[in-house]
Amino acid sequence: MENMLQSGYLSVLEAKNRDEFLAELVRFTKQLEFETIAATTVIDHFLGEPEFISVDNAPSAYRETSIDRGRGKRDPVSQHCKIKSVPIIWDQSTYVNVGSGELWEQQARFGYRHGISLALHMPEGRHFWLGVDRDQALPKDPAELTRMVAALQLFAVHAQEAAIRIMVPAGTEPGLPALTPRELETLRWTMEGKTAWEVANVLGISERTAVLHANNAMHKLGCVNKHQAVLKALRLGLIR
Amino acid sequence: MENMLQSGYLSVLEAKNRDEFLAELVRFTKQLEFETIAATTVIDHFLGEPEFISVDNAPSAYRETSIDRGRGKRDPVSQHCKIKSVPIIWDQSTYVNVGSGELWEQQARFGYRHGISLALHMPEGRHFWLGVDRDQALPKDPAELTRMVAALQLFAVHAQEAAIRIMVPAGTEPGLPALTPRELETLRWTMEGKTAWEVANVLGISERTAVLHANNAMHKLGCVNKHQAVLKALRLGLIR
DNA sequence: TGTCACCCTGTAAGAGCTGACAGTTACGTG
DNA sequence: CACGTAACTGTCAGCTCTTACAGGGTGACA
Repeated sequence: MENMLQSGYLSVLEAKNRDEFLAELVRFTKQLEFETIAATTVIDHFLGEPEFISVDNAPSAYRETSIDRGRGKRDPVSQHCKIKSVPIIWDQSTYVNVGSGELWEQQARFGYRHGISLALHMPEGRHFWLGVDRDQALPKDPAELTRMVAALQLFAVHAQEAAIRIMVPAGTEPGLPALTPRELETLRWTMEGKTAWEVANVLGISERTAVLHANNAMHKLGCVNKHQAVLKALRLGLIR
Repeated sequence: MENMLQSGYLSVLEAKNRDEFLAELVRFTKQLEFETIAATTVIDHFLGEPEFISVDNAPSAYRETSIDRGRGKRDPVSQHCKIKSVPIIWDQSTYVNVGSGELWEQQARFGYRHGISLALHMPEGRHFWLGVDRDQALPKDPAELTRMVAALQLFAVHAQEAAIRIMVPAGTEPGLPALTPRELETLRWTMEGKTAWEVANVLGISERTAVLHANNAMHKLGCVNKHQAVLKALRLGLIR
């Protein structure tokens, strides 16, 4: 019953590597009558710079323009996607209204004149960011435009599942230490502000043992105290 | 430019209270030719029971049936929504295939025979869960069905924004406390694993004062120790 | 001028944490 | 069976944190 959607939505889930994924993105883009697409997975490491993993069919000359990180702060579309979950439909006026007309001029040279962008916000500070762009104006008819945006939104949730699987896994943290279930449990309760004595009660063990687990976790993670260990475990996705 | 979608998607954003929100949900449901809708915001308190905030137009007799929490573990649609971001299109076969046919029988008596459900997973362990249901079978034509699902998905991201604003604020986040620059600085260094004595050295103040700032931050954030305060400040975006 | 917010400092007691020493029990693998 | 790993328990010393006491200095604002 679940496999009755139009192809494209489901086939992107099957993509096995970056190339297949890109091919699916491009196929969908063309089907929706857009020219370019960009899918970016953003992993926030809390400490240090967030990590951007991008897949797109943008002309390489354009990619160099947009690589400029300072741009993000002045780009109204980026700003929208950072904090909102609803899609944004943009054109020249979107940029001009916030006094960033020159940014639009820059990208318009590459045919980026009209587009739809949206972001999916995931647990652990990850975002998935999807945008399609084209030279030609978007449909004037609200019903038609809505169908277009809805199609993109639905595609996004499917593409996101694939992106997480294909783009994120291996690359993120090479040798993440293996914590035992008990150590993780101890960290989780410590995160809630419990003392070793309280953790011991909750887990039904002696205080000494709770301390032991906390210490082991601490050392495995290379931290100077158990609270820093909690932060690092969170950052590594070992607990949540 | 952003206000060109069909009505319904944007008007739900304007809902000012629970009743207006429900009215918008119902209006959309009828428009999509469904009978009932349920929108649930789930707030995971990590340890302890998650909090369910629900808005729906279900018959009250059905609501009592579905209140049974043990049900969730056996309901394949709930299970899907817990871990997946893509929508699920369900009917009798979805339940029968996992040996939960009797659950379907229960709800079918109320006209819950066919439906589409999906979940949006948000930061901080919150979910937004939206499902529409009806007696009549869904369209056989993949294109038509896809448009239906896409419309629901697009509506969900809009409804979610409204739900977060209307349903959540009162109880959960009581207007984030204002920390002074010194308090924030102290938390930032504490996050790095520094002791109060070390923080004092870095900031060029006495250890006593560093302790003071940590304590003030702690109390403002309603935490039992400074390390929990660091976590909460991170979660609230006060530090990073 | 008084009030408020923020920043700064001290002492002291008791709870909590870390490190190091020294063990037991249970389980799966080679 | 020996071995490694995980979970478990105990005590002791020394450091760190939390709380409670009691204060002084600055600048903004009414």
